[in-house]
Amino acid sequence: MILIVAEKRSVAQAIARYLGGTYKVEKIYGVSAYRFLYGNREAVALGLSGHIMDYDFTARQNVWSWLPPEELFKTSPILVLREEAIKYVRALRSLARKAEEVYLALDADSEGEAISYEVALVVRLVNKNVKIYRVRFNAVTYKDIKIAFQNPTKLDLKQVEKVFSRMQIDLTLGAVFTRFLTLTVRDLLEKGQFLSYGPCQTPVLGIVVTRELQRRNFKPEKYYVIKAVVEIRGYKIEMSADVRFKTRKEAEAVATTIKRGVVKAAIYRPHYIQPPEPLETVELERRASRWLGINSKKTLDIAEELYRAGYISYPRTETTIYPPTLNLREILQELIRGEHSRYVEELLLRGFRPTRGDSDDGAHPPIYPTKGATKSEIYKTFGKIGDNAWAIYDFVVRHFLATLSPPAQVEKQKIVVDFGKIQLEVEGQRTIDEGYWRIYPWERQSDRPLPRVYVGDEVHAIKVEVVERETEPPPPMSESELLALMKKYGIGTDATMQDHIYTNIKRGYMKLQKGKCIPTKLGETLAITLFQYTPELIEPTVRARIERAIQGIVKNGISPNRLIQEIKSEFEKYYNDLKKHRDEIRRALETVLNSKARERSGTY
DNA sequence: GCAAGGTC
Repeated sequence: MILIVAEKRSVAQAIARYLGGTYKVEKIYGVSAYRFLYGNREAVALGLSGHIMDYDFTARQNVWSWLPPEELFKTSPILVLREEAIKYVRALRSLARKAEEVYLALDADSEGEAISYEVALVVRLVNKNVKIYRVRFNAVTYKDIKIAFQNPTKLDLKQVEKVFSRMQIDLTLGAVFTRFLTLTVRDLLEKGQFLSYGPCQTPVLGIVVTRELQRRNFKPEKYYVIKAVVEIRGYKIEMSADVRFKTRKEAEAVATTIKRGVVKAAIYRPHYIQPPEPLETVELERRASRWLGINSKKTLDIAEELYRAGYISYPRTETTIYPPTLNLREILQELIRGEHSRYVEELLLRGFRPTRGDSDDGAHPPIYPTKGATKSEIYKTFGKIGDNAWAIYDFVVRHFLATLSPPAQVEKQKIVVDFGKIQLEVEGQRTIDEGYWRIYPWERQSDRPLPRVYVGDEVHAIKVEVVERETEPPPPMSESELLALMKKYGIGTDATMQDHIYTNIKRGYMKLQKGKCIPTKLGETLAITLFQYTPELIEPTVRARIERAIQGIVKNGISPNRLIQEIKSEFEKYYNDLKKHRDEIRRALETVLNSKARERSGTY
């Protein structure tokens, strides 16, 4: 018998379908397994649910009050089976005993490599002589799967070492600093409450708090601008000078000279606005937060439901290029059943060319609809979450259609008038062809057209005024901007970025209000304290530094143990810095934790 | 009870 192990149920099922044609579903310890004939041999495809192993410290080391946190720098966590994966491990063992060959068909990324290794460990324990192969495919399509199984390879142990190193580093740093912070203010915390640190969650908090402080410390400055209504060829046009004056006096001195002028530039230039690139997870989350008012965690949860019900493709991806094996025409034909049938038919008739981004994660395609559906069908299928399910589904459909649509075409307009001492200008825009805006209204730009004037036209000012303005603080950090910054700094992955925001909310460090991230007093104090004594722990580049370091295991053959040791000793220094200021840290946190305690008991 | 990464 041939055993095939996939990272998720849907992939195991697809493999059975593509390699076997037909298959039978069977439940083993509650886990779906797909039996089929591969050529003339019996085969079973088993789908896991991600990792089956994890790192942990020993039971003794996990008694927080007994072990000084810094002791964790001196040991290494051990690899253990995950309790929540026990049924998968049982199914795996039972099938592996009877297998002659095992194919590790996990995702083609480093996590998939690590999970492959975990599977191999379990398999070897129950079947010493079984042959184990690794197969890699970049898309779950007939062609990719077929080719992958004809070209089995070996495990890439460097990738495995990299992932296991990150797990150990993250757990050690997380545990040491979480326990230190918690134990420092232990008596001030509620039952079950703790103060966490993590190399992703904490820099996220740092970004949000930094913005909040910039806003609070912002000193607005007055400045003065010149606005005017002028007449050209009988048209009345509002114009302004692209100059900020420090005082009203200076501005007025210039304003009084504005009488007669001449058109220096009159530009009417066609401009194309390209439709969006194929959809990846973080863009879905950002756009849903901005345009649909659904936060990133909820968006991913709903996308997951839509995926499981077969309406959209796998929602965790960083890829923005449609794979050549994806039949876009077929998807369009399927979408005729949905709410945009006329638009879809038009696309099919007129022909289309997809947009293309520049990233390919090697494991999953961009997010696209896999089934056409009407609004009422989605509402019926998703019951209570119908509203949001429809919003997200319809967004994915529209985004997909947009990527196949023509660009919008506008005329960019600009008039510049020379008044001798100063130039006034105005910009305008007129839509020539709506293009993809018809299906993607969120990017639609409104018209503010200018009349046609010509270089050399005479101009005279009808009204000139000096307007007082104030410089403005940066806006509160929106969830959408935060996600973009996390991506820029390499904090988290497509699948986890929303988790790191949510962790901060769960810990009481920040809130999400109307798409804006607002730090709480506790979050603010924690961040400020860390910035003060150990900025290295909270600056946004921490994560990228760790990622770069572990990448050295793959790229430069650096020994994982040496690398882990180096990182641990670096962070041990930060730990000692923090420890020196234990009293100050306690005093700072005391004020916010105490006020919370007072609020609870109702005494002030 | 700590993290971040898979996945449900």
